[in-house]
Amino acid sequence: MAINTDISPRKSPRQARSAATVEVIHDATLQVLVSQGLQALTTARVADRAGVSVGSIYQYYPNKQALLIAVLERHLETVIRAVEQACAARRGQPLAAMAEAVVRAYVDAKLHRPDVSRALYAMPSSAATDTLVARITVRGQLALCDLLASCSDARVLEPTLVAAVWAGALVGPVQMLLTEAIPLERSAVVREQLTALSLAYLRTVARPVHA
Amino acid sequence: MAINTDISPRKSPRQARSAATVEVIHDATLQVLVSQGLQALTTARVADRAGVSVGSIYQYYPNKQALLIAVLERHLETVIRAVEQACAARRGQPLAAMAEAVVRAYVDAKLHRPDVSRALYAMPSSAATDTLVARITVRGQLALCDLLASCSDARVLEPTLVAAVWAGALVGPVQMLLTEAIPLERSAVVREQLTALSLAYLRTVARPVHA
Amino acid sequence: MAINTDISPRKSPRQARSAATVEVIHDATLQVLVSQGLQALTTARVADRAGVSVGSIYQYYPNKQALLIAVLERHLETVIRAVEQACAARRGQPLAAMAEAVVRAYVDAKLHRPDVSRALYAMPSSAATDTLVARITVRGQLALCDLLASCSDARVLEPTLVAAVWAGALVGPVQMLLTEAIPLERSAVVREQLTALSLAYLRTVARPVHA
Amino acid sequence: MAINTDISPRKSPRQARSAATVEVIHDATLQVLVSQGLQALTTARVADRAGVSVGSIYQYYPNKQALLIAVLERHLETVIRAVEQACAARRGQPLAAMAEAVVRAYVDAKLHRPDVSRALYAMPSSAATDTLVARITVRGQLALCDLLASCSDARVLEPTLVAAVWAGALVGPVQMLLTEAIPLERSAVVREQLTALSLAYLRTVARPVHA
DNA sequence: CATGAATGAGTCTTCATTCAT
DNA sequence: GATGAATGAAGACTCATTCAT
Repeated sequence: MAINTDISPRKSPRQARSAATVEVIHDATLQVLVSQGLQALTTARVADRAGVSVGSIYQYYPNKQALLIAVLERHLETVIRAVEQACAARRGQPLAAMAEAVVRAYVDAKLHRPDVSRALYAMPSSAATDTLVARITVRGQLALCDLLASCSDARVLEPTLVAAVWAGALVGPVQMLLTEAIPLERSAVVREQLTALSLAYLRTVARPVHA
Repeated sequence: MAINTDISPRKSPRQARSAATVEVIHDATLQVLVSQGLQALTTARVADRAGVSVGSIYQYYPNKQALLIAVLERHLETVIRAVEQACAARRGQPLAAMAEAVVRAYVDAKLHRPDVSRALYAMPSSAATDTLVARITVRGQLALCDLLASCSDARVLEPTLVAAVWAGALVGPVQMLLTEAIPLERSAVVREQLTALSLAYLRTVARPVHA
Repeated sequence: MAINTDISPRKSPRQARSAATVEVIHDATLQVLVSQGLQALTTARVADRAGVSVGSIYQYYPNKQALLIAVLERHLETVIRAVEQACAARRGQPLAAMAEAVVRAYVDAKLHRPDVSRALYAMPSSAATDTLVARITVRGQLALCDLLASCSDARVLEPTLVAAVWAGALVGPVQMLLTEAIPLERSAVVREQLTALSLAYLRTVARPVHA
Repeated sequence: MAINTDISPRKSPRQARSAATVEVIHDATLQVLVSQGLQALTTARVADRAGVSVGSIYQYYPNKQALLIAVLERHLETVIRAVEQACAARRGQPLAAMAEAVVRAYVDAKLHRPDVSRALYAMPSSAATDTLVARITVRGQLALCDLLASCSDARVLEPTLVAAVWAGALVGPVQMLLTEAIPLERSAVVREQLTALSLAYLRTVARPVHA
């Protein structure tokens, strides 16, 4: 069996109508995913929810997988952007400010639409999703790494490794909030804990620098 | 078609032959999952790999989902047991010993068969998997919580919350190792980092106690 | 889009029931093709006519194309066998006997079930059909070539070429009978004409040999 | 859905622009057919190749089938015209001249664009194509029949039958050239063989007439 | 007239599950 | 208990055709 693994969008919308259709399909996909789960996510159901025909989906996405990827990508993109912006904003500042800003940016971005974040975690991994996630992960690690390197009051040894571990340490607890392993209402407290955890960790692996 | 949502094993193997067959099916499932991925995991393929007929699978599992769950459960069970044992072994000891032991137990258990751990992450979430994962997560948090409460040199405030955050902070980086977001060869270093991170965090959220 | 072009049969029937099913599917395919034409030949219709489920078709053929090919192949096989046998039977005989026998064998085989022959002509060519037809054509040409080489009363110069042209000269008129460009009732007369044509042609391209 | 079986062109192009568009569509159809095969022949692809929109195709053809038929018809028309002209040119001449001219006209016309001829053979038969082919076949047979009747040095008994068989005898070998069952480079030799075959056959079924 | 986005019926194909042998 | 042939519901995807712009 040969499966179409091409993921690139099939056409770029030229008419205004097209852009609207793409948007509508995208949203419908997310809605079905959130409200009915992955196994209920059929092209028919998406089309139905979007109020378009199945054919329209294939006008813009070469296959169902590509649609899924697009939705996942957009989500990850907003999250990573939030983190990147936070990093950019705190360059050259002390460790404490960095920890606080990064944690806030990441947690808030992930919890902004918890249902969506949760639904997307359910997406089964595949070559395509793995690639995408890998790309975003790298961006995150790079942003953190750069940030750490610019720190005003500490010098982090092995910034690449530390950035990766730090990133991982944020991901896990947020996942727990999303799965309600920790009640969502405790988000604020968890955020504080993560800030504390981040700062404690970073201080441990950094040498203080006196200006 | 009404979907069978029963998950409980259809029969407990009473005879040696039965037990062996269950085992064979279980292993075959894991092998197919690891070598060909989730979407190739069909009952026919499992039966084939196991050297039994499809019918035999249904002799022991009410449906495919139950088989999947069983495989996931066994994996999670070995991991949680390792953690629980580590916790039991360190009751009443100082924070540093606890951090080191828990990190070692968890990381080693997860990385013992990285291919298996990785493959199981790919399993799409569903009501059944969510329940299972939730159950294991609770056990993990309880174990950590109890452990912290028994600490000889520190008193952790809000042990439930801390246990949860701590657990999360371990999960994330290990996931990164499994997806090679951090190269697997760096496991040892990551383990050290996680020990450092754990200890730093716990010290931050604990009040020292002098015996 | 990647299309499955594997054509080899999916499984060899092991149980008696299987063999019967294969046969039933084969016949049904032919019936649908004959009675409703190529564009009505859907897997659903074949299964329906065969009295089995769609799934059963895929138990024995990897895809619809393979089924078509199998049907075509069996037909061509019976025709080519008839010709090969006629050739074998006339080895070493005079030109006239050869011409008569080959024409009779071919025409009779093709006209035995005119509806079937006609239906199969409608099959659109594809890589797979082309290969098949090429194989059969070669066998026909070889058989004729060998036959001519064994002739007792004449020596054919360029037997390969002559065999090919001769074969072609038989194919065309028979096709006309099948499409009713020549009324089917005139088969007998056409056969005589083809015998005359064959003999006249062969005599023209052969040098008489006196024993 | 009721299928539109109307085949007649939707409008006769009155303006130069229209005629040009029809032409462009016609050519594009042929090109797609030749280069990508029948199953790739979609209206979208034709429109794309033609540099027009799908809608434009429907401006000039009621449906896809009609387009196909038109293309086939034009091809067959050029072939039959060549044959008819050859026949007209040889009226009243001797058998040998007739055989030579007809063979030359037919073979050359068919082999003029072998890729096109080949591609059109792949077209699956349907009521519409059958009718078309039948009409052309009749014209061919009539032309040959008339030709034979005018022969100066022989009287063909049963000219209708003979014309049909003769026509068929030419069709087959040319098909073999097109499918490469006989290498295309051998066209010239095959043409000679066909001339010989034709003459031999016609002499066999004719009575000599002395002027 | 031209465009091309939208349509949706129609196809193939898969695969969990059953049950006669 | 074991087998594996049979089932058929379900889903992805195509593409001729229409029609609003």
